[in-house]
Amino acid sequence: MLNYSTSEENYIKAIYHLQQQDGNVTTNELAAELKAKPASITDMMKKLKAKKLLHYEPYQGFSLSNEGKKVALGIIRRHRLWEFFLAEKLKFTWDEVHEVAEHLEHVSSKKLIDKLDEFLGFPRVDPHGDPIPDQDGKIETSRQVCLLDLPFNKSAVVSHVSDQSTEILELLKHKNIVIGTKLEVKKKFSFDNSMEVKAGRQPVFTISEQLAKNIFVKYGA
Amino acid sequence: MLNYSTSEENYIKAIYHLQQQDGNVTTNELAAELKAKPASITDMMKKLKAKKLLHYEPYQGFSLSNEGKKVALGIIRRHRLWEFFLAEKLKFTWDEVHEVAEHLEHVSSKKLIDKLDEFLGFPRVDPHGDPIPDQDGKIETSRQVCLLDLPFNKSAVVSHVSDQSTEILELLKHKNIVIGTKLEVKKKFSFDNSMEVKAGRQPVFTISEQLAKNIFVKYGA
DNA sequence: ATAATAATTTAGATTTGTCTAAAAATATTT
DNA sequence: AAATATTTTTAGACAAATCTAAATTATTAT
Ligand SMILES: [Mn+2]
Ligand SMILES: [Mn+2]
Ligand SMILES: [Mn+2]
Ligand SMILES: [Mn+2]
Repeated sequence: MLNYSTSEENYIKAIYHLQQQDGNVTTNELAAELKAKPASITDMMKKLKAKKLLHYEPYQGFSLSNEGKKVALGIIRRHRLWEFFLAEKLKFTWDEVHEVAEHLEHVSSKKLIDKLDEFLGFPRVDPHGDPIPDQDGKIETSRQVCLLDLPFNKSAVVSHVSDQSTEILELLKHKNIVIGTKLEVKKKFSFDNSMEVKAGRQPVFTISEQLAKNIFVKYGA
Repeated sequence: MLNYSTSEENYIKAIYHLQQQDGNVTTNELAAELKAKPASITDMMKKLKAKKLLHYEPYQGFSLSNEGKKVALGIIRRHRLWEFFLAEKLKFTWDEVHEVAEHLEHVSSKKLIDKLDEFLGFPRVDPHGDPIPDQDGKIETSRQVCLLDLPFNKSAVVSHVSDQSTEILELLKHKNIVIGTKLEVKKKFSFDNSMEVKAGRQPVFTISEQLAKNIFVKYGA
């Protein structure tokens, strides 16, 4: 596996995430994601196409090739392992890990990452509940569902939070919700889509639509 | 404290190390150290001078300003803490740590490094016995002496090895010498400057001039 | 089917970091 | 003190990554 520049890696990773939704990614989408100008995106797409990391025809959008996906999963592996390290070992809070991991992910020594993985005890998910790819780039596609869609009285475990801001962390902390918290939906109100939720033996409490939208859960655990 | 590019940091660190010997550093010296062409050095010296990180007059060589030294010590702190982490926590061997630390040192989050320091238990020296600067850039200037100059029957502790190659590590491993090993010089031979040394309760063994040149020791411990 | 609008690409410029080759300054040798 | 050799700097080029402004292509609305 060749080595890619920090810039190339950031582009590849961003495309990977965007194409999880739509399949095909557009110039403007990627420009927005990377806070770059569309012209810069086109330039880089030509380079990545030449390196066979993606499929791209002018005006047609683009998507990663198999090789490109493999590269992306390598970067994501490094990113999430470092996030886990920062949270678990260095006691970073949840909202602090991402920015630092954004830099650490580009140190691409395979030995470093595999030994780090071992040192951490081969964690399966990062502090946001996102699965960590293994050495071969295999990644758990966990069957998770948005809290908004969880049926009443079905016990489920918080597995992922989409938003990674300090603000959502503050709110989740206040409500005692972390990755792994067991929840049941007790009531939903169609007026504002708010819901009442029970977690462990805490008294029932209310969650707004905006918050529920960002919480994902897994059944049975 | 501003942020500097990876390139700038590598230059600053190299100057710091070179000026430990001579005080003043020349263009060719630095070019050799960094495996770059002299013209590239001159270019960068102009930039670093403009940023007030060094004293430089054309044809006169250069040396770090106080600000430059502070920056250098920050880089060295990061480098050596990562080396310690790699050796201690990830079980890297001695000769493997340097290359990876060469990249990790450029991730310059103060919080990351201070928390790493704490996590590691505030180590004082890296795996090569080099002192690790503290948060304020304070660094232990250990009174160490080359094994070549250690008087007979004076007990001393190995505190530093200059060479960091796999080859010297192999030899030191064979002779059971690590940082912290207690030694006494028993005999020296002027023919080849080899010496006989006693370490702990091992039988006396021989060390070549080339090896002794790279071993530094501290008295009394 | 045009016309207007939006998205994308191209052309050309800029910054950073590097290089080669030539010129200039300094140091060494005769 | 000249001549020679070495060191250092300058001039000009190049690749990577970005940008702005203009041109082109595609989409949407009339
Ligand atoms: Mn990144
Ligand atoms: Mn994450
Ligand atoms: Mn480095
Ligand atoms: Mn070291």
